[in-house]
Amino acid sequence: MSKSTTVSNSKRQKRLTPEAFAQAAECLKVLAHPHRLQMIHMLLESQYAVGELADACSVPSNVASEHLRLMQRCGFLESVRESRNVYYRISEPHLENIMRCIQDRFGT
Amino acid sequence: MSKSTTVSNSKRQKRLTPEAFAQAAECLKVLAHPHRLQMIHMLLESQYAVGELADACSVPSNVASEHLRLMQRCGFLESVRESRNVYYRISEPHLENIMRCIQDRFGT
DNA sequence: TTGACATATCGCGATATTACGATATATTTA
DNA sequence: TAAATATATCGTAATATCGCGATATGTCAA
Repeated sequence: MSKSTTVSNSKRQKRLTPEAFAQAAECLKVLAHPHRLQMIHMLLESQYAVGELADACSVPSNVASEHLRLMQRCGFLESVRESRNVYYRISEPHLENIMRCIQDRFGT
Repeated sequence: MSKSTTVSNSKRQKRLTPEAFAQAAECLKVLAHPHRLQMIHMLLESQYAVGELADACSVPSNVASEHLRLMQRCGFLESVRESRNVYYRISEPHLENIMRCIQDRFGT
């Protein structure tokens, strides 16, 4: 029944070094912004262009672009240009789990 | 088989409002610090006094105290004084899940 | 090529965060 | 009471973050 070799890493106990805490803190700092959270939440459902994310968050497109660049630089997102638009999507699989935790705590 | 009324909230789909994103961002901001992460990680195993947490993180006790106060103010921790020492412990159950996500991503 | 549209980048001022030293408070012991 | 220990608080300076306006880049259509 228990196929130990196919059990995901999430089931195994993992140590956290001081460097790991520092890396985690960096990533959490990127996550810790209302509009960036909203963008990630949207992007977990589908890909979106900068303008669409900007409108959804009610911020100018240059501000949205800066948020997206930040999230791309830390490996959360990737982007593809399609004619005039640039579409962003999730590239860090763990974001789904973290967002689930956030929904459990703050969702209504 | 499926006892729908006993299924925990974590299984149900939850909406996130702009206010929820703002609250979540505030909490993540508190989480987004290497020493605070390490303290929470320790406190998920046992309670500790300020000095113990300070030593573990290699910071002076007043700095540790400030971190702990911040985490207490946002509801993550609670404290009890025991003679000279003040012991802190986790008061926000969701921290365990979030820390598990962090361990999955950054643990070795 | 020119203009319109979408996105990206830069500089800057405002605000927030952080760690530190000094000091204050609380508790126990001499 | 006085000293020692543990924790908390305050002011401050260094640094980081944030949103904005201006400008640049890239793409398409007239």
